[in-house]
Amino acid sequence: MTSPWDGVAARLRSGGQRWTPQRRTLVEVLRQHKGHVTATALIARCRERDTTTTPSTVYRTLDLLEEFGLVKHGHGPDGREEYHVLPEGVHGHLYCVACGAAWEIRPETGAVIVEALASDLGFAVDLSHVTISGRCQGCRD
Amino acid sequence: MTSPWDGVAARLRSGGQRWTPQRRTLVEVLRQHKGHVTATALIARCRERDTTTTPSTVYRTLDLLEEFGLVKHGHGPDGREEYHVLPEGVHGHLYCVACGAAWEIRPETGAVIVEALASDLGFAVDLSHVTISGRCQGCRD
DNA sequence: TGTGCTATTGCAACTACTTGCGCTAACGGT
DNA sequence: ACCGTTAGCGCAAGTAGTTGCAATAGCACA
Repeated sequence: MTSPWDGVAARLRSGGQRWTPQRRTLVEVLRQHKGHVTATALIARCRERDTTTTPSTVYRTLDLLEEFGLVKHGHGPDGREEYHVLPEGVHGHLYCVACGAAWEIRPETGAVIVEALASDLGFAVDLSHVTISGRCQGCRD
Repeated sequence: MTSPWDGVAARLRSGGQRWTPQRRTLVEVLRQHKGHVTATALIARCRERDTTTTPSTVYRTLDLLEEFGLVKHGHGPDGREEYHVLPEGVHGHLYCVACGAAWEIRPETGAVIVEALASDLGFAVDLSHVTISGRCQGCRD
């Protein structure tokens, strides 16, 4: 079974970077995640495996994995960091301020938004970076 | 000249709340602002007038003024708080990751986005809360 | 296997906010 | 003008994330 994570060690070394125990721990944690996780949660999961884990190292390694395209960070409705693991299709997020649920914006709808902003200001939007907030259908009274 | 800020003192008192020197300082600072300011900048401007200003008081007063609809907070591209003073027309924001410039989404374009998400998931979007990031026309190479 | 270069770690200090709490001081009533 | 109630203040401690730096430890090469 080859997963995108298998190539990380080789990819690091070929760029003069190093495959350290701390990075291995984080990758092992990320392996078992699909979807969204907060940075804080990742740090906690790392500490379960290695109690000496420090936040700065985790944040730095996440930045690196983001450059590799293996994770993508965004900001939740409260501005906190949220990581999207293995971002296959780029998609935006909706967060309901009433019930707290998170929804994914369907690709077709996302395309409408991207297109609207492109024709307005010529802006190339990175929809995956943001969480748009509002009220979901069930919470609109 | 009557401004929306003139009624704050009376509005507070009629709700059993108080018109304190600290609140007066913040309102005076906000009076001379149009558009966007970060919370940090507001705290700095308050401290110019009153060196004893503390962050917690400013943040709490801003929450209060937001309930009154006089300011509206959102999150910048890095997740930091940004305040929009006297939000007349609700509008979203675009931030260019390349040049750092901020743009307002035109009402018509905003309407397209709101509409797209409403018909997709029945979501009632609060566009003013977010800053969408991407690259502006000039930075798209 | 040993050695040196240097990427990376962990610490400590710092920014941006948030929260609980005891004391102060607004302000409505007299 | 005074007084009592209690909203709100400032402090101190805590959460989330960032950054500079000295010490450590990968790993490429001999």
